[in-house]
Amino acid sequence: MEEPATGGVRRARAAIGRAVRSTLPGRVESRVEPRRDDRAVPEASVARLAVYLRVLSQLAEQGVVTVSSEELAAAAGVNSANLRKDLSHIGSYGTRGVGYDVAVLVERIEGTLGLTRRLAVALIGVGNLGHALAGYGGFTTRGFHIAALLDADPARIGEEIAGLVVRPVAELPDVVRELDIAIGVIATPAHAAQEVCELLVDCGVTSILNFAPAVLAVPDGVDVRKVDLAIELQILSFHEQRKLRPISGTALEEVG
Amino acid sequence: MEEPATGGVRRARAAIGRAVRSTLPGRVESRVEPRRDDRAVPEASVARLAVYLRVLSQLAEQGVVTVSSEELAAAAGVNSANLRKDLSHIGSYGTRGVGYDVAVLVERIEGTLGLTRRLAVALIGVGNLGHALAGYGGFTTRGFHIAALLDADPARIGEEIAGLVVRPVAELPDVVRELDIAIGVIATPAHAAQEVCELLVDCGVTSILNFAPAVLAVPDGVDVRKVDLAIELQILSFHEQRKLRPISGTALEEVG
DNA sequence: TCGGTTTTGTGAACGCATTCACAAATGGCT
DNA sequence: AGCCATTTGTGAATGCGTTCACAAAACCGA
Repeated sequence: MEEPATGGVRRARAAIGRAVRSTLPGRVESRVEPRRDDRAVPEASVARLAVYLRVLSQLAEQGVVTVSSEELAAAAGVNSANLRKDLSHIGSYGTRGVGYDVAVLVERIEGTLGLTRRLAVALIGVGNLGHALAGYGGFTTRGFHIAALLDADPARIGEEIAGLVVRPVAELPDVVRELDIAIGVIATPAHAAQEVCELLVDCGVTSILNFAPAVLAVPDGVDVRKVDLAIELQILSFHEQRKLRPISGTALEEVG
Repeated sequence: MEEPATGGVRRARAAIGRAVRSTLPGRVESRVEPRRDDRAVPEASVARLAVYLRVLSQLAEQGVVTVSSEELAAAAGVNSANLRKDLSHIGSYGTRGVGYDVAVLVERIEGTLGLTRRLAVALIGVGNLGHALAGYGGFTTRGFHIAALLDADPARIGEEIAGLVVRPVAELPDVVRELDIAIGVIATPAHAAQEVCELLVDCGVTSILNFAPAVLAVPDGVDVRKVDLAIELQILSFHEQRKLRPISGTALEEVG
């Protein structure tokens, strides 16, 4: 049922932390007891939390103090029950009959996403896209700052973009160490992506955002997220194609 | 406003079909083709098909004629059973004991994704990011071509980018009609996104790729996919935070 | 204090997606 | 031809995520 209202959050002190989680097929004999790791926030929820955070920030700016799950869900484009469940994962407390305190929710979500400290980002590849990313405002907001730009092209070294000087990719190890880089953004051509990725991993970077149209192979423990423009378009194309012909088995409209 | 739209693809769940109670999508072996509604390819599969296509194209260039599900899956970074199931959705035929013919597979996937014709894309917002997208090679490859650039800023009108002249966003209706725009790409600031989106929809564009950090509300029947850089970073941040502290409570100073 | 109204938090149902596991098909070899 | 090695295609099992539905709070007004 409900959790005991007395006291604050008191989740089971879920046992030990990160044991080696091998996602390899055919778990030979790992007795990695799946202890209901109840602290885990589902991946899908994490993505939405970021959306809620954005909406909440806007509400806060507008001076809104309280918001119901229904309102927030509508603004975020999700089902309200889904939103409540998402929030329940981070142990958030709303007030029944009232809603959620905007400020409290912002703080909680920021805490969950680790946005209280500012992570340093290194951007590798300042070509067409990388150049834009370096100056993209949305990047520097809340919790991140681009700390370094690198490129393999000698012609680009030394160029200044958004207040940063482009350094040779060979200096990546130094850059990561000196600037405490936590996230690597790959905006190189596809053929260079895997190599750069390995370089990042060797330097100890375990979070990578990949804009190159290539599948990256990484060891366990490294998180890669990819943004693939061509694929997004192709998915839209698929649906577009579907709209043209109503397929419905029967009723064949002779569409000129 | 009213009907919120989520990120990802928001598909009109047309209430057309009668309650298809087919609990068993069991393969009907009759050649009579009942209600072939099961032609639907799962959304998740569509995204992967695009990835397979890229890998297959590379293989084809290398002169590879045949590939097994195991090899292709490894190159695409997925489970081989998953890949085979994906392919089974598009009715692909491999050869048992041998594998798949690369050329045939490329053709089939392109057909499924509707990449045989070239869809015209209109890009609205040629600021930092839009500018880069206009010149981004990955965009124009295979099946798409940016046919028009538009912006609301008078200062940008007339500027030439990648061989195209920037036109005022007010001309969108004409542009869509004249150039037969199928996909709209929104690369405006967040505050303008919803307005531009509605303009696109009014013009009859039903496929939208949104780069603005805003939740778009669209009517049923319109597909929206979003690419949100800040959210990608925040997801990585979440996992990064996870790596640092072993699980346990959300906040160290938690209440009592 | 009490009943009415609102809204949260969550068990349970549901549906989609992934993975397993194996029969069926195919080609090669003797 | 017959057997063996290989690989597909897919039912079944499993897992994950979303949605439903409702009891449990919390506030309010009389």
